[in-house]
Amino acid sequence: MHGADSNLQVAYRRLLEHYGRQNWWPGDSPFEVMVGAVLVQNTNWQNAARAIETLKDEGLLAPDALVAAAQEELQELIRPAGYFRQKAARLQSLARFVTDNYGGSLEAMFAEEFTTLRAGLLSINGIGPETADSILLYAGGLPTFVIDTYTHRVVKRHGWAAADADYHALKEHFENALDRDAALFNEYHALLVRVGKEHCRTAPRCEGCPLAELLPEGGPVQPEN
DNA sequence: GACCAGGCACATC
DNA sequence: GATGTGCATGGT
Repeated sequence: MHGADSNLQVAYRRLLEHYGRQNWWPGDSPFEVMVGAVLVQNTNWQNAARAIETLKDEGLLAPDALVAAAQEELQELIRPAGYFRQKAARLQSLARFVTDNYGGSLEAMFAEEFTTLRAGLLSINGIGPETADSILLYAGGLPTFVIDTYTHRVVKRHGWAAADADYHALKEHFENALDRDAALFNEYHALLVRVGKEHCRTAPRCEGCPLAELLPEGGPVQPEN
């Protein structure tokens, strides 16, 4: 890293000091993390976790087993996670991607050239940029920054990026400001979700937020978000 | 009984 | 290219 610390570096230190490590997605296996990335789409983690437990009990947290499962039975097993018809299809598409292209080996998959693998994941129906990056980072340990709705809110409140910055722009923004370190990206994303949840939605004027001192003059840029 | 949650694809203008 | 809508459950 070079020069003065960016806002993003200062914000990270404050968040980590205030909240401590979030220990996101330890998971029993990389594939469990991948399944979780799909199940948690627009869904409370608690609900996704229930579905993961059921799949684990049924022995379906493996690419081969998931491919072989009947889709209607899979739907019922993951019902608590919501969007269960879509997600059952998405999980099987993801599992099929691993078995068809990498012989079911996640080790082989994550050894793939990064850009090729990311494009491959994005080509799967139901895997968008956030889910793809979550898989690469949290299951594969690869240094790619995950952007989610909370990140959008936090960044735009602080004026750290243009109001119309999209997923890719925000991802580049973080990656350019930070060391390319998967453990850092992992923790930072989790901390942004934490602070976004606890403040951006419920406190329009950023009361009590650990990042309040980093706000621009005049307060939050987009408090309505 | 609203409103929300760690998105994404597809239709329509 | 931007904007709108369906998908679905469980907690507050």
